[in-house]
Amino acid sequence: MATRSNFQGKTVAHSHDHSICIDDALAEAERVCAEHGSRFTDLRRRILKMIWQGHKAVKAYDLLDQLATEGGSAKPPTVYRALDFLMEEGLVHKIESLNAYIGCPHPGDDHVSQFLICDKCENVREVTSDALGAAVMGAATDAGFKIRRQTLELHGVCADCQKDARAA
Amino acid sequence: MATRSNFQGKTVAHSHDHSICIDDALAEAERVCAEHGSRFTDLRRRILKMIWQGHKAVKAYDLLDQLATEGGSAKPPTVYRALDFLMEEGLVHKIESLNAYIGCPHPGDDHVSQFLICDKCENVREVTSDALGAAVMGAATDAGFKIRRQTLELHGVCADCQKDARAA
DNA sequence: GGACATGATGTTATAGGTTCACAAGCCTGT
DNA sequence: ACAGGCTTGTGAACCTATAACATCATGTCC
Repeated sequence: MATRSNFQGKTVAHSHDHSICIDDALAEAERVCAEHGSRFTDLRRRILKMIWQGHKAVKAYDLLDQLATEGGSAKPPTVYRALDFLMEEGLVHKIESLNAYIGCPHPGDDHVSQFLICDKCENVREVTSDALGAAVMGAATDAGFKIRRQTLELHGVCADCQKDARAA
Repeated sequence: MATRSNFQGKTVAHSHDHSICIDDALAEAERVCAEHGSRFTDLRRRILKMIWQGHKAVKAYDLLDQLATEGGSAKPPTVYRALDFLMEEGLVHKIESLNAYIGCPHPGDDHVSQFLICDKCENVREVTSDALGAAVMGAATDAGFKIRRQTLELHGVCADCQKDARAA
């Protein structure tokens, strides 16, 4: 089994068959949109697929560039509207500290997310820790604060990159 | 004791003598900079003071406008450099989800911060919950992730605004 | 005190990120 | 075919942030 591979010109540690991630994400999106009675158009599909090209957060303008490459003239609103849609459907999250967007691995379930963002390989991992969720809720409750939305982004170095650093 | 007052034209619930906050913040800044051997210049002082005009997060371009109003021509780098300095000294935090900046009420102590951001009155409260800190650390450790920086921003409605809503 | 190194600020320009407003197109039900 | 509503195209504007280079202030060492 491969533990390294090339993806978009960059070496990725502990790789996997990423096409499965993509296929799953698209299938899930299809399902979620059908359930919500919203339209998973070609544009939206293409953009979601682009976001899922890896496990890194993707910038809006990179999507824009890719759209332009694929032919046709794409303008910012095209991308932002698609992103808005995908976020409303819970298919994509925005990483505020990066101004970038990442696919949600489990749309549909109602969840609050926390993100582990590796500053080295740039991979973003979404985790859902009940303990952490409870702690967040606890801190808010102590202050009499009613939470509507949370941004929890942890920057640092992922396990793989730490391993690599030791190996090198 | 006043439970309401006017501040910059907006009604603020459960107000306090805010001039004390400002004075404290400036005195603390003085102290911290002296300790670090860094220069708390007039510009930096003015900008920190502007940020402390309230308990809301302030946008860089609002600072810019204020500087311009006070006479003279201010350009973005002026503000951003001051903000960078203030952040490095731990006097100011950036709220990523708002692209705005807020004064730190306890610079000097080494701390990780969490923010309660009221979407109604826009006040931002910095809290430091050990339990929450531990939970964050725990979630990271479980994933073998080494944290270097964290962004934890909770949006919702603060206790005061909830009270107001019930009263109304 | 004068020369120098260093850090702070001024200035111009540009890059990056997001939204607005209006036009045009495309589905869907009738 | 038609109306109404979502979806996309298009141009412009706005907000956020940084690069690059010039100038100025401050402290230090002799």
